[in-house]
Amino acid sequence: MDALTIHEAAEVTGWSPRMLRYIERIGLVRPSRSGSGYRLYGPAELQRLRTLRELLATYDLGLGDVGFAVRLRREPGLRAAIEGWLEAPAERPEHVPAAEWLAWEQEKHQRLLGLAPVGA
Amino acid sequence: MDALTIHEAAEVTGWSPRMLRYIERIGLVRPSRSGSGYRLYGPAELQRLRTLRELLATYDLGLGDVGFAVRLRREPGLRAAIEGWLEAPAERPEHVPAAEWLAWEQEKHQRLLGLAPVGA
DNA sequence: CAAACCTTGACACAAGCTTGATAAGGTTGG
DNA sequence: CCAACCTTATCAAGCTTGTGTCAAGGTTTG
Repeated sequence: MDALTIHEAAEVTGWSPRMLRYIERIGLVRPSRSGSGYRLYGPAELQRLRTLRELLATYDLGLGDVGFAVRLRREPGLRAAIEGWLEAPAERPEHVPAAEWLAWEQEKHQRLLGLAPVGA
Repeated sequence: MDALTIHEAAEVTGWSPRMLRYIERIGLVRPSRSGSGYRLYGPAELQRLRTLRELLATYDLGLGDVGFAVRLRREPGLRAAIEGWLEAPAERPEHVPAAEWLAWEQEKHQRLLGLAPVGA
């Protein structure tokens, strides 16, 4: 039997039981549950909890940052929208009037966001 | 001349001047500057500012979230570390003792984090 | 069955983020 | 040269995050 209860997992990983529940609530490490609802931390969860501490300390992140990374992985639409926004905006070719270029950019971003076009 | 001052850009994008400075400080939209230091918002910046509002509203994000996405793009080490952490931890094969598997996982994560191995 | 766990929920507080307001001073254009 | 901008810096209110503690109640086990 290699599943630990929350206090045992806390002891082993350095997080407090309170924080283990918090970390679960923001979707970072989800232990399985016993029949009666007790959290059960297996080796995989314990490892993720340990490396999580290193990750936060090494890059000075908050739990919310890692939670956002999880969201990025789980929501493809979100990922696409962010990537679209992050793209360096295309340079406007000299011969294209500003108004037209703007409309094109706008439409592109709305496609990426999965939204209806302006006039629809 | 299609570059706007901060108050004009605020009017056009719906952000307050205060927020435009804040958005610049967290690295999301960086206007160029005039000789004397005035911020100059061109069409590209204005477009990014408008789509930023949509992005935040559509996916219920904060500026910090998008800022973190920018960090992810700019810091390859960070990206690798996060991706490494997000990988579903490998199932431990039945015939590998737990202690050994744990050490291997640990080493893997340390590689990903660019850290020295435990005993070094 | 009682001690020692576990659960969820709530209250609390420090630290940080978000946002506005305001001050002291430089730039610009009529 | 003065009004109307711009700059940076600071104070402050309100919200979010991270964390502890405690209460009321279910589970497990000697």
